[in-house]
Amino acid sequence: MKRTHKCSEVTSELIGEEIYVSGWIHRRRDHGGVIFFDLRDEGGLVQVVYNPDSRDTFSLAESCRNEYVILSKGIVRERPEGTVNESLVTGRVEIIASELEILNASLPMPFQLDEHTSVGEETRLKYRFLDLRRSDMQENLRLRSRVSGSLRNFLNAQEFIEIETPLLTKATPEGARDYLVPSRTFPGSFFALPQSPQLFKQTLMASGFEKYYQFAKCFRDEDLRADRQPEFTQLDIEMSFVNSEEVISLVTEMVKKVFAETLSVDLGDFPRISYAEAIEKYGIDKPDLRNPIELLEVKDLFKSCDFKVFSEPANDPESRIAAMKVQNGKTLTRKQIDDYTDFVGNYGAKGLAYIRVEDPEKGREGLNSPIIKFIDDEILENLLSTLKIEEGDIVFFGAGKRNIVNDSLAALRDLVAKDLDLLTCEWAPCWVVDFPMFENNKSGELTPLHHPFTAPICGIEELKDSPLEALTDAYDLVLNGTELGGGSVRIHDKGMQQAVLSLLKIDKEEADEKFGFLISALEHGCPPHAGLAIGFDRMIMLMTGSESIRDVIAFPKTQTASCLLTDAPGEAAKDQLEELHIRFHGIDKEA
RNA sequence: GGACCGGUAGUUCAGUUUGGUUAGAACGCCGCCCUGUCACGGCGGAGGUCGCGAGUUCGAGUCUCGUCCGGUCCGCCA
Repeated sequence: MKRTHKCSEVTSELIGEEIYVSGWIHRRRDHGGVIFFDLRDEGGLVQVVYNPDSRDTFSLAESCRNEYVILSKGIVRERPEGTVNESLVTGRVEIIASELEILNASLPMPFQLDEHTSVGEETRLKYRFLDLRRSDMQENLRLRSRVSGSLRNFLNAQEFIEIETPLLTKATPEGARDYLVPSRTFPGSFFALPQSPQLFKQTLMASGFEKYYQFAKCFRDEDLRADRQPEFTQLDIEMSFVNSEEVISLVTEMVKKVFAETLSVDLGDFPRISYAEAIEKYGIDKPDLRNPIELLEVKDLFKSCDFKVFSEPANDPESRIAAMKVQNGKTLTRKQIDDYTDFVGNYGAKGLAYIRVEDPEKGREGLNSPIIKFIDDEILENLLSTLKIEEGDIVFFGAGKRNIVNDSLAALRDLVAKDLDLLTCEWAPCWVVDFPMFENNKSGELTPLHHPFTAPICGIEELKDSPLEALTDAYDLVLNGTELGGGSVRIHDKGMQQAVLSLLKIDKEEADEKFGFLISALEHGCPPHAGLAIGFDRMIMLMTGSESIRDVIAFPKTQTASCLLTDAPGEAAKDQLEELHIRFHGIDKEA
């Protein structure tokens, strides 16, 4: 091509030179006797000027429209006095065009590409190729690439090697629903797309690759959210002969370095907090530490209270009563508090008790609350001194089943901080550690909190005796209330692995069928190993300040997991289905 | 599986509460004018299956029911 310079390279050093530039007509300003184009390529904008002096070129310029792709020749010159545009890198110069070639015309845009117009999700996704021309999306995907490059550089420098693992693989008994791919050669059998490369990366440790990483595509057929797509990318890492400390310190260094390199952000220290402490103080295992609000357990104060809403949970071992003090919460209106009550209702809370502190000196008289009339003086006094209330505070209470109180107050904590603009800093990373090995699910069965290959801290006998007490060598990296990644020391001992599987009621036969290769690897000299996976899309969301994961993925799916650009998923041809031995039942499909 | 918000011109929205003449605005688009603009400006114009389908009514963008699409959340996501 004839292009000699990128638009952004056209600066004062080129004054007097004749150059070729190519790009899209970002905006045109036709003054009748003079025409300006803002010409855009991937680096930026430059102004090209068309005068009637060169007749043919000028009339061609008159016919151009926005988003035409052109090539123009011209001489760079300093802009006349008073016409400099300081907001452009190239704003001190302009190109006086002598030639113009239309490389490709364009239909009018279905929506405007400038940053001043908002566009609906449906239109953006249908014309994704145009949406991606917009500067926000350009910047997001460019940052994404810089970040993955920086991560690769870091890991390569530490002598990690990148290994790809299969996408056509086998369903495993883990959490999410699988995406299945029918096998042509084995009628009635299916591949599953991986939910993560977990089993493969452990197997690679048994193979003697001591430091592995991969940008791995993962697939989970579950309902979507603003931060969840059915296919997403993990930075998957695994190491042999390391303990959790070594993984944590390596990943801390890596994440700090990436933020410094790509955003010039110093993330500071990564404090550690135990799972138990996180739940107690924040109601959640991924607390946003930018938020100064904490929960306080006040269950013990209400054991002998007459107020049933509090006394019942106070005497139930599976319940908690948490107080959430919000300094200067007095600015919250009655309407907002009502909205908060509805809001916690989403999480199963039956109500939201509160106390507004008008004047702490006046005791009961200085409080405004629908509940204190049910609380006698002694308990109230204890409560107030425990909470260390001050004038203007508002205290919310959650009382009931532990999960409901935790879920609802954790969500309320975020919402209140947002409404009152309470966040104390821009970035707050932390490691959450000491996770329990198991929890009881709704049917009262043991399920792993992390996954069944996570090593417990205790021995086999202890684990069997009191599985719910057992802690693991697992760690989650949390940034601003988002779980960025998580990992653990893995079980490398066959006996322990069998003990865990038997507690999970997975018998030998099932284990062999589902992941016999991993068990076999453990039996053939598998080194101790540990690792972690980072949710790469979420990391980019945080780094770009995006509200939706769709804004950091080039071609994302809608909430119903369809693609508006390609119209996927689509129907399969009859002969394809026949080859795959698939027939439909119960849905109306033309065969 | 459930709750909520939205769907009106190419785009973003108003109009729906209280049914009533020809459904508006901005930007974009088209035409004309304009030699220093930079989200240029001026004048004029075109552009609508009010998501779709039933129903109520003399009459539906507006009310009712169903349905589809987009979004946020709960469940789900080890």
